[in-house]
Amino acid sequence: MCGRYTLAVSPAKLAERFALPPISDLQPRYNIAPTQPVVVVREGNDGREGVYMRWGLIPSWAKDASVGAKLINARSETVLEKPSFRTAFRRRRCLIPASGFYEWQTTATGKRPFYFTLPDDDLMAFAGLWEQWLAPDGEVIESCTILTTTANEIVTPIHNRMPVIVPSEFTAFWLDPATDIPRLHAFCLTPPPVALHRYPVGKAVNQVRNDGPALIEPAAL
DNA sequence: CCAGACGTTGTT
DNA sequence: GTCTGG
DNA sequence: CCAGACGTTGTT
DNA sequence: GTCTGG
Repeated sequence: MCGRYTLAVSPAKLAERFALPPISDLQPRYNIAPTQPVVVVREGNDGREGVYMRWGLIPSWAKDASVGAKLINARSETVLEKPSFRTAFRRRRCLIPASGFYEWQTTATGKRPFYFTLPDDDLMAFAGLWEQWLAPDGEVIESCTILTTTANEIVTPIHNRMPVIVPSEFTAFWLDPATDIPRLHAFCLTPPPVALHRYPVGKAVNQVRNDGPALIEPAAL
């Protein structure tokens, strides 16, 4: 799955990669966790935009925001059917920029985190969905989730699921509200291959309070 | 009809 | 909001 | 995803 | 063991 990731990039590079106006308040993050605000790219009313949303999709009918903590991922295999996701899949797709992501390997001696990046440290874009939720106090909260699919050959030794990664040439395909739904579904079930790099990192990433480039330093196995 | 769920992961 | 279970 | 809480009463 | 919060 995808439950922790990084985003450390200049506003200019992010803007160039996704063809959107620069975001002003973009701090490097090496330990982005569920329920935190995350950068999300979508087609807004006035064109493509990058906005912050809470990670963990809160369905519009939810009674309180806490249900979102469980909906940090959506399985590609079932996203068309699930009440929490199917409407968003048709109408509110987004991309979630990332520099890399973490997966934990379960072993007899415990869990070990690994870090995954693209060649040349290219920016990733996770396929995502977003939603609007009206809080009882009248506040509108926007939230998002990351699509997952079967792990590829680089991720498989560590974990059986991975985020759906959208290559840059598929940016418009994924975000365009007019794209054919069956084609989108086929895409996230079998995304284009990506050549990921993988290496073990220290357990400091386990604690959400830790942040900084030291978290992605390679560690001994 | 109304009430209650609506999710993923991992582990078994 | 919509579906499932009773 | 992992870490940390998981409870009530009364007092500050 | 299971849920909540980050």
